[in-house]
Amino acid sequence: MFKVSRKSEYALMAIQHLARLEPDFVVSVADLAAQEGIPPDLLAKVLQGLKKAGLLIASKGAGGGYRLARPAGEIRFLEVVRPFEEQIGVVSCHTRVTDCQRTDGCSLRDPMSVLNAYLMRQFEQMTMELFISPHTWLTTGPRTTTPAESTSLGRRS
Amino acid sequence: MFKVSRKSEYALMAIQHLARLEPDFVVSVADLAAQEGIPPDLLAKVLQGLKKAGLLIASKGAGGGYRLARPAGEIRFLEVVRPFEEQIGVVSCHTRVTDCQRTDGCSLRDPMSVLNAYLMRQFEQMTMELFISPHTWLTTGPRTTTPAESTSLGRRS
DNA sequence: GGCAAATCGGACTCAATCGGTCCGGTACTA
DNA sequence: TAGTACCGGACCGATTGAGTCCGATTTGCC
Repeated sequence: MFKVSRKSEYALMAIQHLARLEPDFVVSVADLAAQEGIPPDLLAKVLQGLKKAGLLIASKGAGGGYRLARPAGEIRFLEVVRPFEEQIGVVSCHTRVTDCQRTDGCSLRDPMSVLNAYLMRQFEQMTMELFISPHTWLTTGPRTTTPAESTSLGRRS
Repeated sequence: MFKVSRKSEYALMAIQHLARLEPDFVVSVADLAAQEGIPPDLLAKVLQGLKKAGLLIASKGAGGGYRLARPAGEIRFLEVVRPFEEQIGVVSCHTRVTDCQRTDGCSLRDPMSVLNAYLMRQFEQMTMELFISPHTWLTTGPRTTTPAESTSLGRRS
């Protein structure tokens, strides 16, 4: 349980990578894949999904690539992961009603929905700031700003 | 993400069912499977797993079956689920070190371990009482005792 | 204008996992 | 002693997931 798909992991890595660059830097799929050690074709699919979700902005053509649509502090963990997780819920009752064809209603639904709601509440507040400065999280709460480190590669758009 | 395996669902249903009986009632696999609408052979495997985990006590032979090893309030959610979830963790770094063969260490490990620890802390305190009286949970916290309802079938051992 | 760089998006394969079944063996009780 | 019920391994089919391939389209640059 809990495990996210590999695509979600790649998505988190990509957002983390882009967040560490200056805001208007653009990175191509090939570059990002090489630096993070991710299969390029697969990463391409992931970034497309993130773009559709409104988290990334793509520039096509030569010199193009991806950049963050907004700062990491305004991107929620669930937003990054949701495009690649078909069902976000503890038990099959919630996501696929057809699975639970018990006449009187599944006896797990009520307690599980309580649990689900509790977990979601936790995740709602969690932004990608955790992935930039993990050690200060939980104690200080979500930080408002991050000093952008311009270490990795990238081109200014 | 979050989703537990079908076996885990069956395990939760079984514990829930047994918890609603009086403590010394014994229910056979066939009876429990029929009442909960679970494939008997599969439920048999699940109950074996729960017994190995020390949550159930089995009596073999005629008139035998399963009963809880201790009251529901002393059974944690993670105990019920763990035998059927090979990996309990958000990202593959934690459970299978071999998966993450990045030289400099996966950049997700640190933030994810923070997240993992946080989630585990929440689950540690959660007992199966939630599945007996879900609505009072979270507001009142884990209850200490439950009035056992002797509605379902079962034999006194 | 033409070429190269780069995103787009569908189709496809391969392997692993999961849900479920089957069956022989063993222990216990009436 | 016979029937009941747990024990446990082998097996199978469907689904899902990771990853690949390839063509189409858009855009920047010489």
